[in-house]
This record gives sequence, structure tokens and C-alpha cells, in this order.
Amino acid sequence: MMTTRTRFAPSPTGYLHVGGIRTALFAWLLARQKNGQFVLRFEDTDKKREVEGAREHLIKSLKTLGLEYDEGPDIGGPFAPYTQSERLDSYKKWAKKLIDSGRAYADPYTPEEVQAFRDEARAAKKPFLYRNHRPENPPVWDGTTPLRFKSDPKSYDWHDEVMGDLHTGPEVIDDIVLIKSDGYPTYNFAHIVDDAEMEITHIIRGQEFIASTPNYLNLYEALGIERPAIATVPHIMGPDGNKKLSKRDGAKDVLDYVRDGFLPQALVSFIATLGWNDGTTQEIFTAPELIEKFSLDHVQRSGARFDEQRLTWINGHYIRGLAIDDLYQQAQQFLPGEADTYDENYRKAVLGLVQERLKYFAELPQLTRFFFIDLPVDPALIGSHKQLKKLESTELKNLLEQARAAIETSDFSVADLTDRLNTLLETTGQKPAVLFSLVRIATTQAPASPGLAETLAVLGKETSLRRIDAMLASL
RNA sequence: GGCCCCUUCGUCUAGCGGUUCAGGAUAUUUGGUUCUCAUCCAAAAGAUCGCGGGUUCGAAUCCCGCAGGGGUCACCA
Repeated sequence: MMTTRTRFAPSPTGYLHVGGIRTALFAWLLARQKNGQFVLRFEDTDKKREVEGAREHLIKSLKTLGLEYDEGPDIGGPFAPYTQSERLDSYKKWAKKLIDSGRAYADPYTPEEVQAFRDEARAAKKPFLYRNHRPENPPVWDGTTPLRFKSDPKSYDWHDEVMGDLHTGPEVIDDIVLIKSDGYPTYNFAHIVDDAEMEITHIIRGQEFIASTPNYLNLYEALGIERPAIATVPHIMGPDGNKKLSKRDGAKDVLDYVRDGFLPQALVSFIATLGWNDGTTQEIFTAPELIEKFSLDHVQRSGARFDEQRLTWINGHYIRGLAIDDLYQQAQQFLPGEADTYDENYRKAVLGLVQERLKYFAELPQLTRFFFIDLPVDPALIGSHKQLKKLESTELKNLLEQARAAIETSDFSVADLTDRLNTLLETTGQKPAVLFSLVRIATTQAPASPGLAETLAVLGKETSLRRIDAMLASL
């Protein structure tokens, strides 16, 4: 049996957004599941659109998400090179085959002339077909004009691994450009040659290629190449409407999510289930589970919307499941700058307390700042509290003084603090909503915080008493 | 305009002729978990399965129309 070989073949024209990475993920999953190979190939045949640094960025994106490839531009492999601009000889060789067999010819028209044909078709509200203007006696191709495929228009029935059985008529087949006047091949030609030479068995690509697939089928025949399996996945749509998710509309770089503190495993699970499921009610998958369960025929045929809320939920789920050391390792760089002066144990303790209320790491400064610096006393916290605002400041002061006295002799373990605070509830006859809120506000000056005893235990006696004193002074 | 694809709760989806007056998740709302926020646990609300015909004893599921959305018709990929 042939080993499964899949590829991800981006053009180095920018960063990778969620829609793009999904194609890579599916290809990677398929290769891993079948114990095959996953190949990275750069399709850099349009020099005008190329963006500096895009290659490194693409590689970093794949590696960050754990989609490691077996062969690629930077690591080589048995079919190197893996960059199209370095494979021009291959394309010329295959092009010559077509010329020799009468299946390719020089395009004798100027770009303006072709454009005129196009305008004509558009004015007549008909699809543009170059072959309607196919020259009778084209000149010998000298490499300075486009080389076109002499197509053989016919109907096609083919099977798409995702879309199912597809059919088109001969009217969609045209004389596509194989090699441009600048000497570089078009995607249409290059990917077919490369996939054949690199022994790719499965092509996974976006919906925009479905319309040109019949042309590829025609080309495979002329080249005598057996076509790989083709899987066309739908686009991921933007959150607001029905349009394709695109960089123009603000689709974020996957690395931006990582920068905001989204975990790679959460991104992978989210992207995989955006248009795929295993048929059960399982909602979140680890990479090994995905590798085991993924299948192309469960990929959705309609485009899914990108819902950041769902990603946020999955990320929170993964964060909660992290062991404290893993959490520390991944999250410590997101702590506020003030945290630098505290030791590892203290910072770990803080992370442990906020772990279950963390959706993504970029929230950490806001959630934890009061653990590292004394925030100024904020009267609004009392003023907006529905119980505390009803009390006179002398009452508040009295309560807070009792609280201070109660914890002053504590060893500041969670258990002892809990005991003392509970005893205080009885002796003062106050409800937790009043007493605990007051102490919590005094010691944190934050609208929200983890549980009171836990927070005090981490803050420690000195800090807790100092903040209570500051609060007392302001009442 | 031609051709092609798609259409189930706001969102992601299960469903592949009967066990479904459509199940799960998320989001929303409410209640509980000694204070806040969150977690967790309950519960509520939320889809005439795009519309209209047919086939069938029976259709979200099969067929045909229509509508809406998307893609494509580049010397871009």
C-alpha cells in the first residue's frame, strides 16, 4: 500500500490566519493518522506578492501549534528542493513534454488583447474562455510569452473526499496558463508537477479551488499523471456575516492568539472542531485523539463561522486542566511587571488562585496586580457595594478593626484564617456579605478576587495588615 | 450573467426513512456552592430542520423546483 503523503503549500505572502492553519492541520492529522509524511512546500512563484519574513513566520506558526513536518524547505528531504522557485527545471521539463505532444502552445496575444477578450465576454454576460480565441498557428514558444495548455474540453465526474461526488460540463475547461512570461509557472501547473514528483497522495485545500479542479483533471490526463485524492474543505467564515474569513477583514494571525495567551492545544482543538466532529458529543480533543479520530468524510461541507467565544471557552478549559508547574511555565511571562520582585513560590501561589478564572493569559495583569503592589484605597468599592454602602463609616471602621485584631495573631494558613474569620462572623453577628466583603476590599482594593482566606494567606500577614491599616486611615 | 458548492437553536454541531413534537456544546438568563469574580452543579429559554412541491404507511433525512449565502470565470495562489 502506498504511504500517505500530504502537504501544506502556502505562498510566502503573509501570516497564517485561522482559516489557513486549518488546512495545514487537517493535512497533518491525516499524515500522522496513516503513519505517512507531512510535507511543507513554499509556493513562491509570484515574486510581486512575496512578503519579507513570511517564510520564517509560516514555519514558526506551524511549529508553535505542533504541526511538525517531515520534509520542507528548511529541513530538506528526498524530494528537495521544497521551494518552487528552485524547481524551475522540473516545470520546464514537464512543459516540454506538453509542447512536444502538441498540448501546449505560446500565447501570441498581448495582455491588453487578452483583457479585451475578457471585457467582451463580461459585456455579453458570459464566462470568459480563452480557448474561444485559441490561435490557429501559434508561434514557437521562446519563453518570453505565456505558455498555455491546449485543453481537451469534456465533462468530468469525480469524487472529492469532503464534498462527495462532483460533476461539471466541458464549459468550465479552458486553456490555462502553464508558465508565465516571467518564466515562473502558475500555481495551476506547478502544484500538479510538484505533487506528482513529491508523491503526494492527498491534496487538502480550500473551496476556492473547486472551480478549477476540472482543469487540473484535464491537465493530469495530458501529463499522464495519476491524480492524488482531492479533499476540498469549506472556508471559515467571519464572525459577523457570511463572508470568508480573511486578513482584510481583520482575521488574526494565529501567533497573535498565542501572544494573547491562548494555548496551542486549545487552538488546535478549536480549529479542528470548526467544521469537523467525530459524530459523538465530544467537544474537546487532544492532538493524539484528533490523530486517532480524524476523518475527511466527517468534515463539514458548509462553512463554519469563527466564534471567538468558543475558542475562549476551550482555552479556559485547558488552562484549568494545567498542572501548576506547567501553568507557571507557560503563564509567568504574562504576569504584571511588578511580579518580577517576587519569588517563584509566591508567583506560583498567585497563579494557582487565579487559574480557574483565567480565560487567556493576557488577563493576568488585571487579575493579579493587587498581589504584587498596594493599590490606592478606592472609596468607590464601598460606595457601590449594596450592603456596605448602607453602613456608617464608624461602623465600617469598627468592623475592620475587629477583623484586624482577629487575624493579627494568625499563622496565616488558610485553615487558621478560615477559622478566625468564621469565629468573627459569630462574634460580630455579621453576614459574610458584609464582613468578608469589607476585608476583601480592604486587602485587595480590587472589584474581584479569589476566596478571602486563600487571598490573605498568599498576601501574608505583613501586607494584609498594612492594607487594612491604610483602609482604616481613610475611613 | 455562466458554472459549482452550501442551507438543523445566536454560534459550533448530532442526525445518514420510523426508537426525535430534533440531541449535545457554547453563549444568554435564573437558582445553589459561607463575600466579589470565576469554577462546579442544577434549571430555563432558544430550531415551524431556508421555502414550495413530490415519492412513501411514514422525511430534517430521498427526488424536483425556487430563494438566500458562498466560490469561480487572473500571466494570484
